[in-house]
Amino acid sequence: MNVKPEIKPEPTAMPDGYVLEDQVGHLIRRAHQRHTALFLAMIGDEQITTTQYAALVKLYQMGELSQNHLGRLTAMDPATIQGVIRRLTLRKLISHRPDKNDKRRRCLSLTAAGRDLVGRLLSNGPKVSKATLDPLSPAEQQQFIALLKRVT
Amino acid sequence: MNVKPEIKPEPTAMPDGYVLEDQVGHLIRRAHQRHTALFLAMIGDEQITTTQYAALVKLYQMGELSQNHLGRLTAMDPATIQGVIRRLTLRKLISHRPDKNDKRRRCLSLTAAGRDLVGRLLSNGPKVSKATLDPLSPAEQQQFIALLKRVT
DNA sequence: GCAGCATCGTATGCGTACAAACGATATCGG
DNA sequence: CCGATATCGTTTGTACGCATACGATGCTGC
Repeated sequence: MNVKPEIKPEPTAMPDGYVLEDQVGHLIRRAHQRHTALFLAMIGDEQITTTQYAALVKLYQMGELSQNHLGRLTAMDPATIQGVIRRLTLRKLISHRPDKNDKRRRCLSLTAAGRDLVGRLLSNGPKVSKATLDPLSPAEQQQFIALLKRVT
Repeated sequence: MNVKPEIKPEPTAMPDGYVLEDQVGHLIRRAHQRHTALFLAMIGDEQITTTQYAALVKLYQMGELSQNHLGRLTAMDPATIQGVIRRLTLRKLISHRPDKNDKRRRCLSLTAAGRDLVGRLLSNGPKVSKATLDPLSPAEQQQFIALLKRVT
């Protein structure tokens, strides 16, 4: 251990009991960091990220979707889903064709490789959720999920 | 309203009851998005982000900190805190001097403008937390915070 | 001392996340 | 039919978030 003593403090008193670490936003951010790390370690593919996984699973479930529609289903705005789809298309996991009835739309679907990949990863999804919730008892896990849905 | 009917589904049955929207990671991500939007709308400065605010408040509280130490206190890795500090320094909210005892360290502190800004924004922090937790009852808010701390 | 390891801050690259502006297309109202 | 408006996907710019690698500096143990 090489930890040096940190610099002498010169604190300013905070109004009331404002503690940054107790603010809900900070806690949500850290929970998000922890979940992402668990996901990347456990999902079973070196490249797939949380958002990419969400897009793939939705396409697996729904078959064919326009790009922005998929974005709405996975909580990504058009600029964000565009990049996600571009990277998945580069990996040949997603293909697209023009929509017959609407020339603006890109009609997205999984390739055979994409379906195979989702099939392999799908069983790991619940494991990631389980690991994320592991510090809580089963009853607390239910509570936590229910509360999360309400603040979303 | 211009909503076109979406494309015909061609769903694949999911094993068990795997619903993406119920997974804890997806919910945390969406809660994070919502909190960030509330923060940017309510914090009272057009430029300041959640992480920048955290860094400023910590420096306000602690007086002087090395860059990596500040990163640990605000849950940012060295690469991330570096960019945050660079932007705050560009805005003249933070200044730095070399550490007397350790030539590797940058000794960070708020400028007068930085202290002024934190002083003005500090009362808005609790408002953002309040707005984020608004869908919950006071008892549920306590529960939610307590559960969040455990999964972090 | 001094060699090996740890920590400091930096830099690059990739991947979200979102605002803003854009051209193309679609729809609605009159 | 046509103009106003909305949606589709793209592009640009800014800001996290982290892996990785790097040179400089600090520390520890022999």
